[in-house]
Amino acid sequence: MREDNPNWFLRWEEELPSPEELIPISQTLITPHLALAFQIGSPNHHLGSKRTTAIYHQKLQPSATPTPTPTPPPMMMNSDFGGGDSTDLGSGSIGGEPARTLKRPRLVWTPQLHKRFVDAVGHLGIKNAVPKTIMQLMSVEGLTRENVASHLQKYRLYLRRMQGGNGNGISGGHVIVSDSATDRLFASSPVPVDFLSPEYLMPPLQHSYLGKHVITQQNQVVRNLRYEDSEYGHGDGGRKILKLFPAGN
DNA sequence: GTGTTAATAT
DNA sequence: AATATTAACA
Repeated sequence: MREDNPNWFLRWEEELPSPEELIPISQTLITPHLALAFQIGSPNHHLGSKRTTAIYHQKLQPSATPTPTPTPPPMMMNSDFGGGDSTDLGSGSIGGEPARTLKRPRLVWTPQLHKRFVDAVGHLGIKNAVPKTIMQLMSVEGLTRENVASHLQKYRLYLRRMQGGNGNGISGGHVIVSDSATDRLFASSPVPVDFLSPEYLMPPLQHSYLGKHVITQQNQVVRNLRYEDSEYGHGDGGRKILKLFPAGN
């Protein structure tokens, strides 16, 4: 969907926030160091007990699930999720003095932000979808490589959980019942096809574990660790499952 | 320095 | 529970 469209990044740009969307930061204007030097407390209070402050833009999040939303957001202008898509996380940089010393508040992965993430991943493909490049393509101010890496890690775990053993436990049915807020977040954006590749989802196991013995959590020795075709191996690429063969065999 | 994973911390 | 951070390794 992207290879043939040389203007994909134009559409990308269109997703950028309108000027009036780019705002509401409540952020410390001076670095902690400066604040200390001038004996200035928190801008809000000079109560140093807990950390007040530094709030990321935190808009109301429209529910991304079929769950009925009690308070439907009035603003929804395209087919995507309604509400705001700000690409500014509020870095706290004012007039060129970066707040790199400033500990950023923890990032909240809104469905919109996650969509950006997924889109970026989709555009980059498996090879290039690494934290740094993903972060760059997302072009979200204040987003760090660590933010992306952490999210990517969880996203991959989610995908693996989906492919293999049907994360839930309902082995009989093919119903993938993923719950938990995280799963719903991940489910809120379609997974780029590349990431469905068994090759990718599969841990390499290249550490010469293959064929050798390994100790399980129950301290049982197993060997001949290898992948096998799932009995459901079908046209979709033939899923593989990891099998452990007890040492006795 | 970068990426991945697992473990652990907040 | 969600995200960050760290350790170990490639």
